[in-house]
Amino acid sequence: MTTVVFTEKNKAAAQISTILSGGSAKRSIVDGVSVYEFQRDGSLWKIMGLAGHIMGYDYPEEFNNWRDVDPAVLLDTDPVKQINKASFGSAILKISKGADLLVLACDFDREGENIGFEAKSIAEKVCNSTVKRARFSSLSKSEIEKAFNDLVEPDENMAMSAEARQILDLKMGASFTRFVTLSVRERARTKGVLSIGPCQTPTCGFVYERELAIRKFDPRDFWKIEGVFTGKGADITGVHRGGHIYDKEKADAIFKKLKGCKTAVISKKTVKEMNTNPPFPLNTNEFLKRASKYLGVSPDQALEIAEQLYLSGFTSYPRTETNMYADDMDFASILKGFTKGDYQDFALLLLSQKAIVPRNGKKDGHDHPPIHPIKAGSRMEVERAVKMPRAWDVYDLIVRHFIANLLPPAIFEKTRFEITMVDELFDSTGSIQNNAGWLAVYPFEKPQDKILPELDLGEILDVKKVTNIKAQTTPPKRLTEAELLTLMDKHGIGTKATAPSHIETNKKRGYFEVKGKTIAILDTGFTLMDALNSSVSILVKPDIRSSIESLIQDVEDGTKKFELALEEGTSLIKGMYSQLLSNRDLMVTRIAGTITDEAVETDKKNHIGKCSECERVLHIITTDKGRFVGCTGYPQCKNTFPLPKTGALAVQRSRTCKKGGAAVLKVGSKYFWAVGIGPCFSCDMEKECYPPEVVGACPACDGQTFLITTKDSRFLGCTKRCGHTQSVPKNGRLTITDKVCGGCGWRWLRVKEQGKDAKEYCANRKCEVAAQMRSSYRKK
DNA sequence: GCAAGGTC
Repeated sequence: MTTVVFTEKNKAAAQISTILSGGSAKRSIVDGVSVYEFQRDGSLWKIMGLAGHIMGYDYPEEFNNWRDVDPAVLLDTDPVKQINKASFGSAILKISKGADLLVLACDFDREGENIGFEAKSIAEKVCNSTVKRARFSSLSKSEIEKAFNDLVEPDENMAMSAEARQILDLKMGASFTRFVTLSVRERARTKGVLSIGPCQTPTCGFVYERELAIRKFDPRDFWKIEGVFTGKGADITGVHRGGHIYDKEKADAIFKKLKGCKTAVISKKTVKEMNTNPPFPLNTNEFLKRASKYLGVSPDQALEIAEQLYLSGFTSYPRTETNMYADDMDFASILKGFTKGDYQDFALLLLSQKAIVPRNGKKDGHDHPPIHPIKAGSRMEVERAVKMPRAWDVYDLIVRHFIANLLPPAIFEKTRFEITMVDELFDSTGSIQNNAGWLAVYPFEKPQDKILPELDLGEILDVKKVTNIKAQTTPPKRLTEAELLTLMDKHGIGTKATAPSHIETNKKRGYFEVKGKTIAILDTGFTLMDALNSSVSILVKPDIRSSIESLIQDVEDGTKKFELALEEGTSLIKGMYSQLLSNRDLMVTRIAGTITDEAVETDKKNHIGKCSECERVLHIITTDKGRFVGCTGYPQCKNTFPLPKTGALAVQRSRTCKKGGAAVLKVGSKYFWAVGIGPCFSCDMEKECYPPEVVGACPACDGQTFLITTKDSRFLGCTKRCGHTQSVPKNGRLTITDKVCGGCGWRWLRVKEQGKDAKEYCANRKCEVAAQMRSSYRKK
């Protein structure tokens, strides 16, 4: 009798083999895939680990040419499932031949069930055996043995629900992406793909919604009354209990009443001890959020580093929903590794305790334990094993979080004074950390102590100052990556393993970018979301994911047939598609416009600036007949300006025309030209715009020395034309710096020749400092 | 060249 077992990954196969064989399993390689073999209960067992999905859906070959196939056709075409990891396919065939029992032992979730069925569908080509399912939530000995002693039936509904998701995701993604991309390409020159998907689009939608809120925000004035009081020689600031007062008259009335008042009294005093609990153990989502918030490491990068740390044996498996430890978790043996080095004080403290108790969360994904260190490593060891920037920081975060979770709460003493002035109340609060607890090992969250003076109830205070401050409400802030991950998690967008990839997709498509820790939407992303929002608003919201999710949940529950769910899902997508189709023109015009504008703006050589007649962009257009400045809004916008016929044009970014020209261009090396106005030398404001570049007082008269640039030379001359001249270096770019020479009071020159370091020295050749500097450069 | 989901 032969039993063949499939697990989701090699690690599980190895672990399960060890448990079921009592350590006697032998590993062999079949087509590059590890297989563990052993005898058990008089039967031969072969256990093979897959690599997640080994099959995937795609459209048949003849649908691959975007231009030949109407995207709508994809909605009526069924994609086909194919093996996309060939070595696994052939290995399954080899080991399954003649098997008497197949056991699917992938992760106990929807995708796991589906992955098991992928292996089953391949194996069944060469054997006709019973198929069973082993269900376990952890790789512990007791659970694995129990699962293999109580094999159950595979859950076809569960597997098929994942199947439905794959098909619907692909149908929607492929048809919408092709439709939008091809439509926009009719009007804008771009090679880029404008993708749409049930996870990536709502992810961008969150960023878009926040951007809308920021743009729509209308600031409101408010007034805030504050008092500064003195008691026992110390100052104490109180804020009027009215907080933000939006009514100016009301604020003025209170302020007027308090004016001239000399004393106030402490009318209430409370001192409370407050605990701040340590954080829950890290699941993937929480880990990614904290890596972004504390370290500024992107979720994508953080997951990759955690993966490498895991493969190097430093930390546990990084993809888990669970934020609570199992009862038999052995904290002590992990902590023993940390009794030397950076964390030794904390490790020793915990090991000296009778019991080590984590502060557990409530999420149990029945998958893997929370992310925690497996072995201790020094910075050098970690960096040698994981060659990625910030690897150590990520490891340090995981270790500190692990230890923090086991330490006692931080204790604060929070003091609150109520101060009464006439009959108006002010509040003042402060807190002092009495016991750092877990915060001692967790420098990422450092609460600030605010110490209040020791005052008693009934104490009379002198009023030092009362202010009525006008302020304005501030717009909402841009989302951080950590906040975006929270939103995605809350709305069920993506999974623990895929959330970072949806963020990456949006970055790659040029929909948004990350600036520091916050996410800024880009024009393409905003216009696309805006267009979708006004035609198929469900796409921009998390609803699209949840409506597909509820369909496939019904399949999993057995309340809806797979075929019916596909049909309903497809018609849902078709409905959205036709809405998109009916808004095509508007959508295309707007997106194509934005893409053109963006392309023009990044074409620095020809980009002039914003159009004065419309919302679009001016740029230099060169045709075989000549050149001129035109607008991207053409033909609706006919705003144009002439340009000189000859001479190389260079847009002067730092110069603006005082007469209101659209931009200033340098023509050849000869003269300047203001777009819309004409050559600067014919302008009556030329002297103001191009004042002489003075370097210092003329040594021969009371004039000033300035830089004179002609067609073929440059030198220093006098503003009073007294005849005094000096030479300047012939080669290189010359700038007059702000630096003033200590020797003669002239300005310093900066000379930068191509391929050489810039030199800086005093402009005055007769100055001693300059002579010294020049000779020192020569020596070099 | 399109999606999202596993894992390496």
